[in-house]
Amino acid sequence: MTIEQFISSDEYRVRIFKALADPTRLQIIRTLMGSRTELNCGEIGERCEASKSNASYHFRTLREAGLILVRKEAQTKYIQLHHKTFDTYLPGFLDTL
Amino acid sequence: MTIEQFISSDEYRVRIFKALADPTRLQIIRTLMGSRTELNCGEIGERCEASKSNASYHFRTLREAGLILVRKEAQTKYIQLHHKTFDTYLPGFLDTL
DNA sequence: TAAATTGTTCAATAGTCATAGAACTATTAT
DNA sequence: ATAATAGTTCTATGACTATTGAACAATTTA
Repeated sequence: MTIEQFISSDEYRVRIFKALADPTRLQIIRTLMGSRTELNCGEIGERCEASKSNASYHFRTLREAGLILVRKEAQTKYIQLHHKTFDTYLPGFLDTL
Repeated sequence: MTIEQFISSDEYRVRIFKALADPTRLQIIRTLMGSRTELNCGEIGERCEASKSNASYHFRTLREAGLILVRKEAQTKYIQLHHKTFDTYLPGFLDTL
């Protein structure tokens, strides 16, 4: 059961595009693409020069758009791109970044 | 000389994504894709159920993001998709729409 | 248990966006 | 010239967005 099933396809597309329409969030995505090792919220926020609460806000936006996946381990949350969403709605986009 | 040369690549991406992050504008793009004949502003606005001024606002947003091209003939403005921009920044996206 | 670490939520704020209607511009038709 | 047609711009308004710092919650470490 994913969020896509509850809203129209275009509503979901709008949510995805809003999520991508921000320079910090583009930087987060680029950071996730460029790292070999798994990164946690703090590390990503640091590399993107975002405050703690601001980074958290951006992660929520990306997660609610289905663009990232989060894995919790103790206090730490590890984040990765949700490639399925990119493949479905924006095939080829990540390669342009 | 295009607008892209004056702003960073990410700034331009943000502009594109903001332009796409609206249901009316997605509908405009879909309308432009689906029509065999060239359409003018009024026809598109009608099909997308947007008021005259609202449609004009959306056309400006799309044009400033480089997503449409406008050809003026007398009082009438004919609009088409600017495929080059889609190909460069969102390859494959139009096919998902 | 107390302190440190990691991240979320809340409240306030400033800025941006979508919309409508009225006034305006440019062009064509009568 | 006047009226009609096709779009744009202006003004106002309500809704949403990004940001910050403080308070909070969950987990691990000393």
